[in-house]
Amino acid sequence: MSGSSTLLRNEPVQARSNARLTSLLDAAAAAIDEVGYERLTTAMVAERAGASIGTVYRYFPDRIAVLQSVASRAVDRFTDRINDSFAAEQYETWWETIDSLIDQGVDAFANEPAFAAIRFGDVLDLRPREGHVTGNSRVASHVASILVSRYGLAGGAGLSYHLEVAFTMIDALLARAFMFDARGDAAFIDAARTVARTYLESVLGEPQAR
Amino acid sequence: MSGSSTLLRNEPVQARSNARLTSLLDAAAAAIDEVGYERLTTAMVAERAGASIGTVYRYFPDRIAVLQSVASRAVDRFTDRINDSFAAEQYETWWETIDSLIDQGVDAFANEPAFAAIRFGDVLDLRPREGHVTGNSRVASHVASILVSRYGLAGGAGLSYHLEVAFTMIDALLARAFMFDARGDAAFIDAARTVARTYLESVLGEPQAR
DNA sequence: TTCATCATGATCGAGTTTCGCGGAGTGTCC
DNA sequence: GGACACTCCGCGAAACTCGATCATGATGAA
Repeated sequence: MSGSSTLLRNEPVQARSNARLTSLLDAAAAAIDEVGYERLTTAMVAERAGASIGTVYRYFPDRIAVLQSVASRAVDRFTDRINDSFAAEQYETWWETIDSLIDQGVDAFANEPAFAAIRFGDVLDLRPREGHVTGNSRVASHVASILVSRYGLAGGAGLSYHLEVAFTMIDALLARAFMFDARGDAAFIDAARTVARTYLESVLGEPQAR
Repeated sequence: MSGSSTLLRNEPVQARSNARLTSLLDAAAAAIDEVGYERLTTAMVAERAGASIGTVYRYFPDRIAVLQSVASRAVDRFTDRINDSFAAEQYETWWETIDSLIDQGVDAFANEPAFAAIRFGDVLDLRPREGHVTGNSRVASHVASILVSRYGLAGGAGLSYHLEVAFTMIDALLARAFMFDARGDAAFIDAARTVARTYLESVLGEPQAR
């Protein structure tokens, strides 16, 4: 888990504490899927996790932090899955990499609890927004470093920016695809794919096998 | 005002009632700009509007409905502004039309109270989502009918769909542009423009003067 | 035309319920 | 024993209700 800044009140020390934390986050995610994150209450989280309310507040400073933590965990899981998929597959071009990323995104929208609702947390209106960092940008810079090391693309702020533009579009389009259809509207998913490819080719050039 | 389904509890009948409604919505929008829509309370809305809490609940069934109504009014205002701009200007091609739309969007993000926070309401996670209609799709079908009548484009579901794809991307990119910068990050605004043009040209063909 | 009447829309705000939040105290593990 | 994990219970604030009250404009008799 990365974003441990002020989201969590106490760092878990003992082993069972980690289990508690994940069970709280799982409970929160399940509840969000049912009632929406607007109507999520701390009591729901406690009840579903088989804990008392005080326990929730032991881990999270407030209700918003629960939401942020669910989002932050989604980012971590996503980057982990990216790493796993790179360990398993040998993608020839950067496009195949991005394409598989979209597959992962579709899978997350379809199967990961609460992902369709809060995604990487960029839909939450937090003020002040700390550090000018979005969930999308966290994923973008992670992917940027991979593309640089594997396909010899020119890195730097430009690449991260282009990837954030692409991910912002993909994210919005996939969210729309899953808005009314739990399996995902194929037309919007395809649109995300073609739009992302067209945009990235225009700024990165044709995909080349390395 | 269009979306009067179940957002409002009672249709305003007397003249002063309409004034009340707009003053409540104005108050809500101003409060949202200050504290964010998550922290908006019904008491804030009442106080700012110079009304009592009971009056708020006379017009809105609950706190969420206030948010939805602000979003719904934003859609109405946007389509009204589109109509006004068509009455005033003679755009040669459909692209000039879309381009001016993006200008209107930028202006709304920059100047319309609460717009940057809730936009057309698609960021709100409401369940159940009624009627499979998004704020973006409402705008899209409105613009579709205009494009058909003025530039002889083939209409139907296809055009509305393509426009919704485009508006979804534009909306997401503009939201990102205004996330940390009240005046709008120029790079993301430009990205919205080029991406929208590229996508729409690929599905509608080159812009032609009519 | 005038004006008292009155049904109903509009408003108020005290009261109720629910929820966010947290501290005091108890159990559990090393 | 000391640090940590957890429960119990209550305070304060926010969401929401409801009956009393005020305002409006249509009606009709003089």
